Amino acid sequence: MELAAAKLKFIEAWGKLGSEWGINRTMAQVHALLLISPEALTTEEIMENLSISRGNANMTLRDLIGWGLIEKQHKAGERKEYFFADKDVWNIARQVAKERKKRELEPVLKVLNELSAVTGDEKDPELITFKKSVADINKLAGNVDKTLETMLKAEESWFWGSVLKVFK
Amino acid sequence: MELAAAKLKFIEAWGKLGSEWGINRTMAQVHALLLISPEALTTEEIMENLSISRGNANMTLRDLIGWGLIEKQHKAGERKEYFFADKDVWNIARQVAKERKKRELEPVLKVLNELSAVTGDEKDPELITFKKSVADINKLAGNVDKTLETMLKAEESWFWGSVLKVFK
DNA sequence: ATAAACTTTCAATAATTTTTGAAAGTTTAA
DNA sequence: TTAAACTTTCAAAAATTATTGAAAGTTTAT
Repeated sequence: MELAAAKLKFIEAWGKLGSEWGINRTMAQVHALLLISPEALTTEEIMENLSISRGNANMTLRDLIGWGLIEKQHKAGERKEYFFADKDVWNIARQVAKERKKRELEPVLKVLNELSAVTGDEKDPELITFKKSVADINKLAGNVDKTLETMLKAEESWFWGSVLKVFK
Repeated sequence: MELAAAKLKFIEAWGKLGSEWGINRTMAQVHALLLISPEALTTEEIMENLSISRGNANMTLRDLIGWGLIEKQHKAGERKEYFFADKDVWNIARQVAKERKKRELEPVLKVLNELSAVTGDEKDPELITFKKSVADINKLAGNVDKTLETMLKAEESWFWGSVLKVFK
């Protein structure tokens, strides 16, 4: 396969994966484009490459910066802003884990804790089932949270080394 | 907090979490409702409880069965079908991991492998960057895949026991 | 100060996803 | 059979989400 075709395929696959995981398809595609680009790109170049509008490009780039996945770069003597992606895949994974933990896992843990305090007739099967489900989910979410916490601090090789030992 | 209010809050939170992770909100809500219900429920009851239409309820229930998260139950001497959710949270996590691995991770791994075979001028920075990114993602995805594989086979306590040892 | 180069905003529009509900389909009992 | 009870389908409508593009805003050089 030729590079040009491979790039298109990669961008498409990354976009699809993103949309399946609740990430805007265009955002994932812009990220993909920057990931495989050796040089930082301008808004203009990104617009052309992906056939998207200026407004869309601008908002998407802003979001990606908010996720900590890309950065702006200024070139000496140039007015234009250039964008480039962190190419370290472990950093990317950590960054995504960190943001989703903060944006989604933590709010859910908060709600679950509130729900643990539900009151009522302790003999009511409805209440018993409810409390059991909430407690079980809470426990699982807590373990996920701790594991992510470890991952955030860890070096890639150490993390996978440790986790994959589970096979022995 | 009263049980009735807590239920609503739980259903809402579960629905929101689902939608953030690419799962239809209604589907997550139906799942939440069944999770906290000690008894199996009929389509009718689910429709009323969540104020959704018959068609929506039917499709959503079918999807949940497809995900292996709920099952039909037949009660002796009754025409109606009842639905109930597996209450074991570890089973739920495994089931979701299994389906998403199959539906999303595996297709991506397949594409990444195809993309590894890209050809071109080995001195071209574009090609070098592309190959590096694809290889790195491939490696990470492979590790995730192996870890999920282990999780699918594992007992909850053993799995978390092993993974959380990483802290010591 | 001016204007060119560039970035951001946001109301309108388009695309996508979800939901509805009535009609068609199926199963069971008599 | 027939009809009642129940389930499924799917085209149309509604709701949600993403995108456009032109106007407004900002920065820099002169």
